[in-house]
Formats: sequence, structure tokens, C-alpha cells
Amino acid sequence: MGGRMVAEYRPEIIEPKWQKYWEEHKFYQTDEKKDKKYYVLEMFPYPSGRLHMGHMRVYSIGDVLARFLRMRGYSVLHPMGWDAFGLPAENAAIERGVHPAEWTYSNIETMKKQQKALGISYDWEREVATCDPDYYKWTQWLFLLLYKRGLAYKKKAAVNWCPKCETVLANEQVEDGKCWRCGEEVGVKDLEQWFFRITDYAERLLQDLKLLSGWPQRVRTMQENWIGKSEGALIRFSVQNSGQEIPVFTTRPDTIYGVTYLVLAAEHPLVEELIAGTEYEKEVRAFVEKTRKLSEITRTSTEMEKEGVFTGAYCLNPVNGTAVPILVGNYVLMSYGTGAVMGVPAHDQRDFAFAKKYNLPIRVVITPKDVALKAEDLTDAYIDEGILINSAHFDGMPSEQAREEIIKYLEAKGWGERKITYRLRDWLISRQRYWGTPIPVVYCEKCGTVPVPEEELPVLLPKNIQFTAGGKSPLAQCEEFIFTKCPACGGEARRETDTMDTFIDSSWYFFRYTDAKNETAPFAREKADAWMPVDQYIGGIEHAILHLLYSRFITKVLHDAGYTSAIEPFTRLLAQGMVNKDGAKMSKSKGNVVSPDEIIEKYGADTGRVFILFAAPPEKDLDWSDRGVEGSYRFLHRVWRLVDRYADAVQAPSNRVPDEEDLALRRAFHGALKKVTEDIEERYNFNTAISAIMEAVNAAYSYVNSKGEKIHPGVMKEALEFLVLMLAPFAPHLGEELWQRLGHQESVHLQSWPQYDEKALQVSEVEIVVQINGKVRGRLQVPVGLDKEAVQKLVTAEAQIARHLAGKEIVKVISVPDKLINLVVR
RNA sequence: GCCGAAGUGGCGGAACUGGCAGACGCACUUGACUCAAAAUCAAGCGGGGUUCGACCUGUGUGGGUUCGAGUCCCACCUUCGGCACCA
Repeated sequence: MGGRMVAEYRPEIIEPKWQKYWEEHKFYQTDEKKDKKYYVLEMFPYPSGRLHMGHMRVYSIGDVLARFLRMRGYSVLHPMGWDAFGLPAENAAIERGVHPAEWTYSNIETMKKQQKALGISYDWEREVATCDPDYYKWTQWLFLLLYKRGLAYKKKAAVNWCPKCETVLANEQVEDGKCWRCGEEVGVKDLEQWFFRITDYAERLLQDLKLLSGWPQRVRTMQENWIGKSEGALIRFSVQNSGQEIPVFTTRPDTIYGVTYLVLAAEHPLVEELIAGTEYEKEVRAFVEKTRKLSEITRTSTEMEKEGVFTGAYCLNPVNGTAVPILVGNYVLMSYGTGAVMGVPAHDQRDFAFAKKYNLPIRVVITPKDVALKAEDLTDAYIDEGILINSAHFDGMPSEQAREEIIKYLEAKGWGERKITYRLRDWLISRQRYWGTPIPVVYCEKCGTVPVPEEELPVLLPKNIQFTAGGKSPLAQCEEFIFTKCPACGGEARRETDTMDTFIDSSWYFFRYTDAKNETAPFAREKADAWMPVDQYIGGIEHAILHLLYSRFITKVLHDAGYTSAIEPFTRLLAQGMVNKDGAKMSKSKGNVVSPDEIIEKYGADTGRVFILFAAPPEKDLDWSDRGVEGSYRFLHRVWRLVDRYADAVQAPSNRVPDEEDLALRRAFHGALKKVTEDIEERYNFNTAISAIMEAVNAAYSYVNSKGEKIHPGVMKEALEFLVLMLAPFAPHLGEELWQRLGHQESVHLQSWPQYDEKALQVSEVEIVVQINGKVRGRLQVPVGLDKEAVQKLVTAEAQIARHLAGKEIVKVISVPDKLINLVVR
């Protein structure tokens, strides 16, 4: 260590100095030896160009934890990498003629420099970029693993299509009918695409949410809603004069006797068969055509008028043999349940409206206890629980019980069975884009679909490629890529030209960090087991479903295949809030953008970090305040001056017995240490941790102002050392510089977190609050540990308080030792 | 419609298990230093009231429990977030 000491706080000098020092000494390389291990991870960024304040916030949070835990004696894994595949790189290629790889790697270089300028303690030896063949080779391996386990399959389906991104999207990636990335309205296309069978894991993904007590309730609820479990029954209706059966899913089997019609989705495979050659053929076909043309958004909108058309066919209600008409309706979705619903207008609001519109019969089968409902009196459906009527031998049964009994009855008769349905659908992973991981599959005329053998991975992205807007996917036009030999028979074959959804790249990267340089496997199990699951994951709430659900799924697949003992990837999750300015999200169009660069340049990284952590608790949105930053800058200056001024004086021998003031200073710093430790460790309240440090600094100024030359060197030295140690995780450069100023040779970041002394916190006197009938009437200095009676004696002797007692009778005395006494008077 | 979170000074926020509401910071006011300003240091800072000792009032609204409620219970209002013809 070394370097010239400067007299003023000059972040522009000390920050680069220490960054260089840390880099040269490979300071933050992961120490794998200790038993106490902790994995701190911030969501890796997409290399879009430059860091924004959201990045600065998430890295600052992670870095405080990483540095604190190292001081607490943990081996900390704190890596960083790049979610480097994605559309913007390709758009840059189209717009500016730069190759996506070049654009991406140059952005990575810039952003990495910025991260270093923030003083974040990453282990750069483990850096990964998902667009690197050494990485995507293993993403392809992961695809093959899912393929082998029957979890990757290809099917033709109506899929979400973003016309602007010119690719398909998974359901999770459509928000409000719009593309999650570009906001364009999403349409529908019939395409043959690759899917991951995430629905096989629906129940486990739901159940294991219970294990995630370290996640915000909000995120767990969102995932629960997304998975959307419903329990009910599958009931088969047979079509009259035909051998066909129509299965329907219902959560209300107790209303089975109230069915008066059946509705099929426009896409239902039976529609064509039912109408072929009948007088209804033309009308129904026109209706189906019209419905199918509607986009998903209009079709699923609540305001959408419910329309339907009769097919001419009837089916039989299995429980009572009643023939009910079959219709085709625009509100029934082929993708949920069975694509067919039973209509129970008396007990379902939608069915009620539909039945009224088309004059379908309404049959009441559930009634509240005391009132007898009549179909003709209903103005709305009766959707609540009740007692069954008009339901054969189930009459008089409460609906809740009837649901169970009717399922049993259906099962016994073979008409249906218990059934659970999920809203979650399989994960569509094909993308018609270039800048992504190629799907490692070839199509051979003889052998059909053949996965590329593991030893032939990676299937490399060709470098030489044409980018033009509005065309086909670039890979689909690249002959050098397409034509290949079949790995099975050696004959002519064509490669799959779709690439994988980039969410696959990011659904396993946290495993790769544990063994980033492994050339023979994605990661060694023992390395992964040493670190996984991630102890603390930090990132934006926008990934509450997408990335976090996918990562949970992939982790479970890896677990089932024996590659990891982890069943969940992230033990604790911190969803950090956004960084706003003037109450709105920072955006170029609003002109309210503040960049990390300008903050570093003007005040230094330490000031920016302290402000961002001090302004709000991490999970809340934060309003950027230029004045507030000034305040943090002032605070660091204040710390600097205090330490600089007394650094030499405190080296003097301490031969004086500490007096009251000395002890008070000691108490202030031990108290602050206690609070800071608890705030970081237990509650992640960095804002209150910093405020506790500020209070301690204020106490130190009061002390030196009062003591002048007569400060106690030993007590002051301890105070300054505590101060620098406590501040080091927040302001790491200033910490280093001041630690050196205090005469230490070794880095502050290699020190142990100090331990507060319970004895130093002890006081001889305390101020207790005196209440009369619960109102504060005074305060009193009393010796610590004084009992209730003695306090009461002291209190009643006080003139200020005695006034309130005059002519009254004390009926009750409540005492909280060393804190409060409340006299209840009448 | 269903589910969830949150409402505290001029502002960001604090108050951990029911026990001094407003820590800490910003802004503002005053004083010291200065020729002056900045910086720094010191003091004040919810509202009302004042004989400067009080006292009253105050954490979205209305009730309740309690010696005591920002904190617990009930009802409501507002804001934000998620899900939503899901059968």
C-alpha cells in the first residue's frame, strides 16, 4: 500500500487510485476455502450501452452486502456478467451497419468500466457473457437436456407474434396485449415452434413458493396468480346422434343439473364435424372466421360483447340425460381448459348474460338457505354457495359438499373425473432472430428431427450475415448455416434456424458463476452445491414472473436430472424500487435523466452510493434529488475533515481515565455500531444504517467542540476507527483512504467488522417519561433499574407533576422499567 | 370484479415486540466567522396558543380495544401494483 496523502477530500483522485489498487491485487477474487459461504447476486444487465441509475442502485445494494459479509468473515461470491443476446444488438446492426457482436462487446466494455468506476467489488474472473460460445454451448446443452427428458418439443400452435420485433413471444412476454420489449400490439400466427414443458412443473412451482419465505409476498402472489390453479372436474357430454364426446372443465360441478347449453371455442376441432353438411354450416363458418381474426386482446377484453351461434347439434347432460344445444362462442378460449364450457346461466354471470341475449333456458339448481330462487325473477346469476335443488338425489345438499359428491358420482359412472387446470402454459422458446443461442437441432429427410450430439456443440452462430429490416430471420437466409450433415445418418440435412428465447440464457447463469471456466461441463456439481442456492438475489420487480419463474423451472429440471441439490435458485429476493425524478420515471423524453457518469464526475462514486442508499429503503421507489446528493457529499466531507483533523492526535498515549463525556462518545459509537450492524444484517435498512452513522458523526463533532484540546486519544481513536469501518461498505474508497490515514497498512476491506461492547452502552441514569392518564406530563432523570414504587415516589414529589394530581386519586400505576411511568387518576 | 401493498411535517423518510410521533437528511430561518459571498460551525424548524410556565391539537376518514394506538380490531376513502370473459 502507499500513495501520497492529499489534504482535502478529493474523490476524483482517491477513487481511481483505490480502484487500481484493488484491480492489481485481485482483491475481490472469491475465496472458496471458508466454510461460511454467501452468494450475493444482482441481476446481470443487458449491455444496452451505458449504465443508468437503476443499475447504480442495484449494484450499490449488492456491494454493501458483499463488503459487509466479507468483513463478517464470509467467503462471498459476488460475480457479474452480461445478458448479452437480444434484439437491440440486431436493430443496431440494421440501423447502423455494426455487427451485433461488435456492438454488444463494445457496450460491455463501456459498462464494465462504469461498474469499476462505481467501486463495486466483483470477482471479474467469473465474468460471463451469454453471447460467448463458451457460454451458449452450455445453453444448448441445457436445451438437449430438456429434450432428452421430454421437456422440449415442437408443435404447431397459434402463437403470439410481435410484428415490430418480427418474432414470436411467450405468454409471459405479452403484457396487456403488447410486446414486453417494444410495446407493439401482439398478433396471432400459426407456426410450428419449440416449447418447454413448464406446465409439467406447474404444481411444484406453485407448491415450492411456500419455501420462499425470503421473497416478497407480492412476487409470490404474482407467480401464484400466473400459475393460476383451479380445481374442479372434467365432465364428458356425448353428442346426440354421434359417437363424439365433448369434455368440459368446470370448477362448479355442483351446478351440473343447471346446464342448459354448451359453448365451444371457435378453434374447437369438433366444430367443423358438427356442422358439416347441415343448414347451419355457412353461418357457423362465417362466425368462426370472424372470431379467429380478432386479436387476443380484443378477444379477452372484458368489454367484448359475448356472441355465439347455434351449431344445430345437441349433446346430453350425463347426469340427467337432458339434451342441450351446442353453440360456438367468441368468449371461449381454446387455450384454457378443454376449449368447451358448460353453460349454467343461473349460477354464472357470463352465462347469464349470454342466455338472456340468446333466449336460452335458465334453470336454478342452487338456492340460498331461506329464499327460494325462481329463474324468471333473476336479474343476475346467483354465484354464491347454497343448497342444491332440482338436482335429483343431491337435493338439499350444501354446494360445497355437493362438489365433492358429484365428482365421486361422475367418477363412479365413468362420466368424468376430478381435474386440476392451470392458467400457466408451455414456454414458447423459438425466436425468429439472429442474435441468440441457436437451437441445436437438425432436420433430416430420413431421420426427421435430430438433436445435435453434445460433442458437436456449440452450434456456432455464423459471423457473416445479412441484416435487413422486414425480411425473414437472418439465419433462415444463411446457406452456410442451414445446410449441414445429419448427425445420425450423415445425409443432407437442414439446421433449425430459430434461436432460443434469451430468457433461457438467463435462467441458469447463476450456476455458471460457480464454475465459470469449466470446459467440460456447464458446471461441476460440487462447485454448484458449494454455493447454490443464491443467498441473496437483487433485481427489479419487472422480472417478478418472467425471469424468476423461468429460473425456478430450469433449476428444478437441473435438480431432477441430478446436476444440483438446489430445488430453488434464490433463497432471498430483494426487489429494489425504481429510481425516479420529479415523481416520474427517468426518461429522455421527460428530460429528467441523471446518469451515474455525471454523478461520479461531479461528486465521486462514494457520494452517489451513499445518497442512493440513504434516500429510501431499497425496496421502495426512490426520488432522485440533486439537493439530496449535495447533502451526502457534505456528509462525506464532514467525515473526512473529522478523521483528517484527529488522525494524528489520536495516536498519542491515553493515560487519562475517561470522564463522562468520553464515555458518552464511546456510548454513541458503540450504539451506532450496534444499530448499523442490525440494520444491514437483519433488515437491509441501509437508509437508517447511514443515518445512525450520521448521528455518530454529529456526536463526535459535539464532543470535539466541547473538549477542544482535551479529547481522550484512546476513546477518540476507537470512535474514528469504528466510523471508518462502518462506512467502508457504503463508501469503499473513502474507507480505504481514511483507514490508511489512521495509520493502518492493510486494506479496510480486509478488516473484521468490529464488535460492540454491551458494557459501553450502559448508562447510570435514564430519562423516563411521566404520563398522567396516558398523557405525557413530564420527564425525569432517574438511576437505572429503579423500581416502580421508587419511581412513583420521585414522580409524585415533582411540583410539575403534582399539580396534575391535586385532588385526584391514583387508581393504577403502569410502569415500563427505565422507560415510562403512567399514573391513572380519577 | 378478485388479490396484494401503501397513506406520517414544505420534501425524502424514521419510530424493531403497543410506551416521548417526526430520528437522519433536504429545504427554510437566525447567529458566528468574513470587507462580502461561498464553505464551515452553532441554534431553531408539525399546527394552534401563550402571561414564555403552560396548555390544546396532530400519523387518510369514522368507530372500537387498551392505563396508553402511527402501530392491534371493524368499516370506509384514496393511491399504486398484479390478475381478469380462466369456465
